[in-house]
Amino acid sequence: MHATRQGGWVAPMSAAAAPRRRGPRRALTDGEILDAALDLLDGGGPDAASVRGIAARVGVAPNAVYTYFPDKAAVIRALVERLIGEVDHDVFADRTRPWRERVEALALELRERLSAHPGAVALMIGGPMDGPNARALNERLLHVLTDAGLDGTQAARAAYLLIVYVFGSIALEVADGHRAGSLPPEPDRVARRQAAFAETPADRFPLSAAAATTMAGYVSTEQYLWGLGRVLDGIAAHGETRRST
Amino acid sequence: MHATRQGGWVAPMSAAAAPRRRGPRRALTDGEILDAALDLLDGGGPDAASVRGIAARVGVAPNAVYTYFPDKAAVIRALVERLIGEVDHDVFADRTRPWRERVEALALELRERLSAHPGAVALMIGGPMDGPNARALNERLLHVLTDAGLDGTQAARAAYLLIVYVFGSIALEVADGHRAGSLPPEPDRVARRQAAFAETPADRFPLSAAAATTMAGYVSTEQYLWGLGRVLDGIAAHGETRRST
DNA sequence: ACGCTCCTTGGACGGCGTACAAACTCTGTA
DNA sequence: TACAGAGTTTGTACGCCGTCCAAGGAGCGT
Repeated sequence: MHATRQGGWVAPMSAAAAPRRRGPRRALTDGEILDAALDLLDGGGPDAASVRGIAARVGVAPNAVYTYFPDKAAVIRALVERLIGEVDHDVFADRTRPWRERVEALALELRERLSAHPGAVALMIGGPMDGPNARALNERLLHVLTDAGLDGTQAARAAYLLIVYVFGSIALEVADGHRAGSLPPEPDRVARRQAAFAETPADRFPLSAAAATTMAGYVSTEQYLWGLGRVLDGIAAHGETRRST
Repeated sequence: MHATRQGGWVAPMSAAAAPRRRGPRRALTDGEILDAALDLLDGGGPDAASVRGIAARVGVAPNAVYTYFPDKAAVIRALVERLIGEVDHDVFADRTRPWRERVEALALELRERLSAHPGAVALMIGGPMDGPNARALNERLLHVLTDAGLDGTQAARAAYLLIVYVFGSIALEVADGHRAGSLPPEPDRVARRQAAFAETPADRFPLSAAAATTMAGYVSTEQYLWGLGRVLDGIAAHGETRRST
């Protein structure tokens, strides 16, 4: 009697619109648990978001959590789902705007949402994102691309490419520590990165050294948009090619 | 007395070309520890690559590992470095071949190496890849791009974009379970994925449903090369644009 | 032959995810 | 109104994990 399945997606266990359950009143809600998990995630990185930590934060025995979610993985999935659900669809739903603007808006919105919770990025790429909100977002992206004139196959491929780019970018940023808060305190993290940049052996890796100083000067959003621009160029060019042949 | 640093990169602790140490002979080498770690990683996913597991596999007490590496993170870093070091540079070092072919060769080679050890992908994006081998690989990529006529700034940006694409693709493939062995046994993983595809609610997400069936039919290498092609198109087009203006 | 250095080990600490059984609280029914 | 049973919460426990400490043993330099 653990969790109901629908389409491969394992939902939390709260009876949907419960008519009133049998036993004693539940002390918590799924949302409160996710709130606690997110707080811990933001405060101390993925490792801090432990079942015991969550339980302690909401003032409950560790095992009580397992009444709300079948296991820790389900908590993580639900949390990821919630974060994806916070993406504002209105920004890129407007079909009168150029499709590139719409995709850029989507990419920026997604990045902004995820950047608020860097620890969550590791959780997202730790498993498939196949919850309802993730599906809805994918659907929106496909809509934009078909609006741009791509057929079903091309839209599918382009959507996957864009997803790879967006999540890959953010994941690498977090991994490289460009984005603060990706890991627990570790106060000298920035210093270590700068040292790594500075001490790149310029004699052995001259191009890397030059590139490092170049990249270090970028506002990372700038590089993000540049890469996105190239990806969109490639998608657009491919459409033109196919149309002209 | 733990580990020597050089340029932000924390190397293993074995004295480089030791003239013969004082105490008793070391029972192991760094390499043997990494071998064991890799075996466990391949066999049981990232969780199986534990310090205790490694120690048991090489027939030694868990603590003995800490004589070779300062902590588990260092073992992981060294392992990632080794895997990156296995990439064959000769394939794309040939300056007579077109630059697109060379980048494609690099991308395919890297993917092949990482696909042999799916569990390692999560480890790579879990921290910065700033070891010597990673730097050398980056240097090679920059060479190819400058050979293609890009200036330093553009080469740096394009290289970062390509790195994002390659690692993002592989990471998402592993996360989605398209690549077997990414996690422990979990025997019905493939079945779950197929179920997720099949049970995509076609009424609520029609485009996603169509895309899912489309993507499911792809050999993933095909999609990988398609996306890479678009990225390269975008990079090439950008160069043309700048050159013509 | 001795002393010192270094490796290795047993044991322990605190933390993790989670299974089990008991205590308790409430609802539906008799 | 009383009771049965469903459902929540908790204490306890198991087997993992990464890592520290103190003790023991092995080998080189003197």
